[in-house]
Amino acid sequence: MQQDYNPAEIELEVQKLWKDSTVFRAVEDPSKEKYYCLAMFPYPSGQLHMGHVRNYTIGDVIARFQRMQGKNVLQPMGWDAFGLPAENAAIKNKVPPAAWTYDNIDYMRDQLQRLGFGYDWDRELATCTPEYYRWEQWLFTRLFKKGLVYKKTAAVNWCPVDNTVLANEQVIDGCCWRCDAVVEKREIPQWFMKITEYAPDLLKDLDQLEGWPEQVRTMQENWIGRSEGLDIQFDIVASDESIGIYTTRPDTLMGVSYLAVAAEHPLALAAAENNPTLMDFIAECKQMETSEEALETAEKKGVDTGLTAIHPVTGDVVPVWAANFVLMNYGTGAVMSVPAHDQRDYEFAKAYGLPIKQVIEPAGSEECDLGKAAFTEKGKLLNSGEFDGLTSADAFGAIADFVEKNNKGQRQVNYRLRDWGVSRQRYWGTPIPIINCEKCGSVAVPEADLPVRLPENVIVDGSGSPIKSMPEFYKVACPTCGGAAERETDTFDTFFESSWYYARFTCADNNEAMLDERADHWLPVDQYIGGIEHAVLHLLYARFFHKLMRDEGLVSGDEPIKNLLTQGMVLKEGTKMSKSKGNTVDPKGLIDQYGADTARLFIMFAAPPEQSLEWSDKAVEGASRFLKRLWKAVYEHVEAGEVIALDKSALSDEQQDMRSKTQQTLQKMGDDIGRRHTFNTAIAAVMELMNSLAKFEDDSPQGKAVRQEALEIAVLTLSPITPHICHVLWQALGHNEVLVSVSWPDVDESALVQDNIELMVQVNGKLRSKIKVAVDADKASIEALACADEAAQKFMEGKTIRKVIVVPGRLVNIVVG
RNA sequence: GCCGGGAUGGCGGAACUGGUAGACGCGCUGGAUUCAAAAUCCAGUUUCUUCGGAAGUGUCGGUUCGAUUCCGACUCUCGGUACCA
Repeated sequence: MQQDYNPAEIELEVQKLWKDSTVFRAVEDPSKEKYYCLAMFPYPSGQLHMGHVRNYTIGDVIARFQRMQGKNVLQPMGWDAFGLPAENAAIKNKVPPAAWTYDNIDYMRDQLQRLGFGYDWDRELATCTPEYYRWEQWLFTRLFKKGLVYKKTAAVNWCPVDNTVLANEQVIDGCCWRCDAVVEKREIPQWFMKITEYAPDLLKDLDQLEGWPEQVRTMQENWIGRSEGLDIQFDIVASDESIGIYTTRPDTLMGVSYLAVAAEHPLALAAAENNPTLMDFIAECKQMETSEEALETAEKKGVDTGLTAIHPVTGDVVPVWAANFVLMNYGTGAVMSVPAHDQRDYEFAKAYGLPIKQVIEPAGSEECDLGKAAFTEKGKLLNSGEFDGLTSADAFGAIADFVEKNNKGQRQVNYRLRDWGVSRQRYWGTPIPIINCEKCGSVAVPEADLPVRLPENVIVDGSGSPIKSMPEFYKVACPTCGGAAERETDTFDTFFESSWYYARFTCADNNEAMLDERADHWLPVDQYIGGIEHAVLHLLYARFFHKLMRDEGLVSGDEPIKNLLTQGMVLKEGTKMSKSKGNTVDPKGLIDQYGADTARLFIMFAAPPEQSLEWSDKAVEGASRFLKRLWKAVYEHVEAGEVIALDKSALSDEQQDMRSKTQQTLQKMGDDIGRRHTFNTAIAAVMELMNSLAKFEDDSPQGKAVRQEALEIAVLTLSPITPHICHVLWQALGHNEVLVSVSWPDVDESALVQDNIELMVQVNGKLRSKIKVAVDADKASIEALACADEAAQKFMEGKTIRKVIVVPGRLVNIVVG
């Protein structure tokens, strides 16, 4: 064994051994319990960042730990390779997105290998290859025929100067990020997936996801947003038209003082023809951003359309306003407004002098002052004619019955979730496999013609997608009538690719089918690890895709992911590491200087996985120092010569204590890594063990045997985290087999039993003393011992004992007064 | 705005089920070693203190024998908000 720890040398050697022996190749084996461990695949942006290092280290630790538990582990890796940054890089560097992406993948693959992650590289995939995306094109055409996809117009951000569609991210304060022109909303035809049809399923099956963090399930539940309410029709005065609205508060129906419609609502557009003020307002609304955040935080504005509507119950006439806070794409594009009982309506009514009519009064002692704010609680009805006196709950039914009987509306379950718009007007994505024919309409590309390949040798200059000006791409014959037709030139949202890659990893080499029987062997994913930022969108789309694939007979099972771990961000100086802030730390420098094991150890030690992690150069040195100490401890032990077998019956008290510490550590490591995923406390436990061992200066034959055991446990339990150094140390400790094939050791329970334990003694809840008692002492004797304790008695002088609380194994609290 | 998190020494964090607040690491202080330094090793390290103790987990209030942990109100901060991934 070498005297000094030389990470660069041993890590490359051990990595070569793993590669040559193909230990991480996953082969289906029905005789072993399977374990599918998946970390969210990266976007190949150029180089790994610390967030990746953290994500993939967590995954690798769990995978290696499960392997030691005897599981047949699948841990794959691939590339989420389509996306916007490739186009931006293409414009900047004049390199085609494909070339840029493949170069990045090559570089980043090397980085991952240098970190020693145990991936099955045979299953590697990149979503930008036709071998991958052809299958989502294929699935899309099946869903098209099933009626689960459809086309409708929807708004996009349009930069009138660059003549291009902008992502929300590229709109800064309502202006284009590159040319600063004011961005407009533009309505264009786009493809949608009917995710709302699966909303009840997506909601219900959240109950199955016991291995998911509660917060993620709650966020998804709120995002889906099931509500029960009433669809109601308001007829327009002097017209055949009517406005449909949806409300979850029918009890407030008598308090409606106006209706609000979206600026792009057909009735508003028609009314604007001879109303210049309304026309100006509609034009102004065109310059709003499309994001919900911008919409909700913008000042609420509106204009009277001049139209009026008839209240379906009272027959009263109410005005119709056009308002900037009503979304045309959401629901019916119209809402009823009850200023007395909705805060947003209240503020709008105050600003525009609209009436505020109270129809609900508090049923209890809640505060209600309509001079200050709306009363939004439920209560009792008033000013509501025949419904007066009903509770909000009873009024819901009564008013629903009334409206239904009079054919003015019906009960309705609604979801906040909207259908998924999958069209993108970008180049670097999966071509949507549809052909538009003047005669036949939208026609799916026949299966035999798939994949629709994306031309890769192109120039991207920021003036829109190059395939939109490539006749050789879009000019085709209609598959149905054979006439001249045009291919769809939009591409899929990149969430499309990431929604099913977890399944494709199980059979990435199948060129005949999207998935095969191996999908059912490996799925569901036993552990998925990724950033909390994906809590709703990516994870909801993946769940949706799984149900789509299930209903196509491609997978069985309702849910794709059994256990989810959401990791926090990596920060420096309290903020997210980013290029623009110039506070990034390149993993390359870290590995070159300290090695992969130190990088892995630091990042797992600095914080528990769910929390954000503060970067610290000094703490990295600390991690490196610990590994040097570990190396030295093994070196000195090995140099001290032969070790005899441990004889448990012949140990001194100190030797027993050391053994006890070793076994406690083993137990804690298994629990911390396997169940709690608190790798930071696991590492702290090994550090404690090593600190104890440093103080254990017993060179007798049995002392050396005890030390041998402690070092073996330290090396084995640390090996999922720092696998390279542990591999070498394990062999130095006299073992011939390779560490990756060694099982997790069993705890020797007999070493954990204690005769005496220490109890805290409190007086009135404050710690005053400690007593030693037998582990099986009864309550009465513990009470007596505590009350007789000298230090405790000082605080009891002149007072009477009111109560004594004994918490077994923990403390005694004497309450005096 | 809305939905979901977070806040504990000088710093990262620990305290798992309401029961010893500050494990482990970093930093700092003192010592050993060294011609000297680096590295390494040992000891100490929440604050205040009349050395008896007292205070202390973002703020204010509550429940309890006992609250970092449970409840209510708030402040700041982070993630998401449907075209960043």
